[in-house]
Amino acid sequence: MGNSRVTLKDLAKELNLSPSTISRAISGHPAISDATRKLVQQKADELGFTPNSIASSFRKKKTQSIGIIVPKIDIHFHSLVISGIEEYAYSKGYNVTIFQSKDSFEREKEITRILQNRMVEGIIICLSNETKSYAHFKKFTKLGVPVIFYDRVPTNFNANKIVINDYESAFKATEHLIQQGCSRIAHIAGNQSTHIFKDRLEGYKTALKKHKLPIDPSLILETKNLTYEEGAECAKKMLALPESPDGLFCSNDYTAISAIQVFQKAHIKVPEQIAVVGFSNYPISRVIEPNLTTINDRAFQMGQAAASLLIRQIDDTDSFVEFETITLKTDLVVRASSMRKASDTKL
Amino acid sequence: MGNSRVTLKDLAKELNLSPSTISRAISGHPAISDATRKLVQQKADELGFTPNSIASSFRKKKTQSIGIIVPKIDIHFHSLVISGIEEYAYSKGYNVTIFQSKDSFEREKEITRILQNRMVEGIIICLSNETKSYAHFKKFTKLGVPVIFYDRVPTNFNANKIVINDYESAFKATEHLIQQGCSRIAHIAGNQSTHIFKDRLEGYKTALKKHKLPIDPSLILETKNLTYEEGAECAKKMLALPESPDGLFCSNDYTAISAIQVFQKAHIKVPEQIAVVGFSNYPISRVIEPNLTTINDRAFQMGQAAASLLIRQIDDTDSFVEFETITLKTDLVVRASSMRKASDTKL
DNA sequence: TTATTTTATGCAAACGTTTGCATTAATTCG
DNA sequence: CGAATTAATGCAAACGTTTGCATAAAATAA
Repeated sequence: MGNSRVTLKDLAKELNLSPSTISRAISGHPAISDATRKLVQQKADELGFTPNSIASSFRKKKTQSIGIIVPKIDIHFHSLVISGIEEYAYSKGYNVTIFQSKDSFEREKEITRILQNRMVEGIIICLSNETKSYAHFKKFTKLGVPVIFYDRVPTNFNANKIVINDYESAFKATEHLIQQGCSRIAHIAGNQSTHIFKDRLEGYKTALKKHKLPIDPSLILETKNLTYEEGAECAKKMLALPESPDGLFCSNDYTAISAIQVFQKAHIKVPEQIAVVGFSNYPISRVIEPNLTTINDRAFQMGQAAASLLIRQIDDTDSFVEFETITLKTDLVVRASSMRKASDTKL
Repeated sequence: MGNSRVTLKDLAKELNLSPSTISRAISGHPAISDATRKLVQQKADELGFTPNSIASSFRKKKTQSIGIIVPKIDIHFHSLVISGIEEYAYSKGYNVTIFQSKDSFEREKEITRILQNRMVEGIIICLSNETKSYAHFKKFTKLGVPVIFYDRVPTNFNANKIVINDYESAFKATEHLIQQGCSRIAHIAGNQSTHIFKDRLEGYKTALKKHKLPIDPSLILETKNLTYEEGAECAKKMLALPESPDGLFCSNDYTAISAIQVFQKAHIKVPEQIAVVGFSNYPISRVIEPNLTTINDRAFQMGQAAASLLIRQIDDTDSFVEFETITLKTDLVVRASSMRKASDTKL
């Protein structure tokens, strides 16, 4: 039955060689002759030898594994990021261990303890929305284990970060609406205690200012979690205003879509009477009718960038760079939901 | 700067105790007096000792980690399953390492090699769609490492499997359409080389037979990948038939939704002129108008079930059970896209 | 008080690799 | 041909825990 695995020593005994020679032969050390290398390789295949990475990790103090902490895996944005991380990490020989903080600060702390014990060589994390203190990451800095934050990143705390320019993206989205002829533009905002949503609101305001449009507080609706349901509520509130908006920029696609549906049920035409732009470019934005104009936030690339930066930092042990922040380009993907003029390109 | 971590030995020296005592104190061995236990605990906190899991894994030959292989992480179904796995595994003290096969057989094989080297204690996998041979899993059986297949599971190969009853679910969906008064029911089928889609087709046929409805081959449209685009094509083909169908059961939600949109553009009313049922209960099914009736395939629960079965098998080393197959219940979630009669419940 | 049991701790080996250094054999050079 | 160099392999220690067994000290029983 379940015989225990074949080890270097077994191979060594079998071939009358020392374990060191076997080790070197397997890992391609130059000092080993081609003859023995082949011999070892052959015997290894024959006996089904497979190197014990745990023993190797233990000895070398290199686990070749990185840890990821996300609030929830089944949020599409995060699954895309994870996918990007896995792809890049795999190509570099790193494994990826995943944890969900479920937006709990306590759990996030507990996970960092586990990751430290597991000796991951680096960490990529999107903070839980409860997290206000970052002390639980200090130990990694001390140990020389790089930590990369993405999306929800710490403020007032020096760290490696991968972000998009939320401000700029929101500005682009809002300006696009202005160029489409909208002059009363509303905004469905995310929780203002999260800086990314704050930035988006700022970008929206700046675009209005630049084009000399008034900033009307009644057109700015803050939500708690940008849910589909909250989107509908906000849309209804807008319709109840003395004067309805003719443009809407939403901080995510869910609220944008539910708003569109509310408008349509009220027989208000999108984009003719109100043009709508979302944020994130979720697959659903290509399904809703009219297709949703939105910001492509490049989640997959964000994952790749995070992994690439992380592994670079793992390898460059003695670089002078302490922290790095990478800002990714975003695109405005123009679709039917905002197309009031024929001039724009459709994607 | 980055001092190396504090070890058991360091603690031992500091307290003039032997490493074994420290080890036992930390792990709560009963033979250690409360006094020393407290002493050790205190010193451990003081020096910031944290146990080296790698060393422990190495010594105990227990890594407390399981491997997951999915075709692609960012497919919503898989991210839900992974979420379920992580949640359960975390509660039991297991870590989860993720790999994407990207539907490549070669990559899947390579990953199994890595997992063997990493000494994971169990594996949960959804097969790549290229996989026809299962020889690369035999080694795990030999080593006593349990493997659980879900969703796309091997045929003609004894193994642990978590599945839903595709046949039964399709039967339910089709019968529901019949009960709604449909008599010409079409089916958009998945790739018939995959058994789950074959089963769904069979369930559809059986429902028709049971209700003495003819099986019309022109109403059965096979697709390659059940994409949104293929769904639209199929819908157009249906409309081109001499007599249009009045019901449609699709093997996933994407094709169902794109079909609905094609119908609506052709001014055919859903559900009045054609009732539509999908499969999977993707979030989008609650967004499309009318909301889509669909099969809830319980992806999250599938992940939990897989993790639970896996860990049970890891713990029960000498059980008499060789393999287990768990079939999960599915629900028909009735929504507007199939409601021609008022009698049904709406969710 | 002595023998016996219980309680608490220590000893030392082991887990499978890796690696600096030493050694031997083979080759090249003067 | 002997000395110096190069090439190929071996020795042995180390990585940080865990654990069976031994031991010492304390508590109990006789």
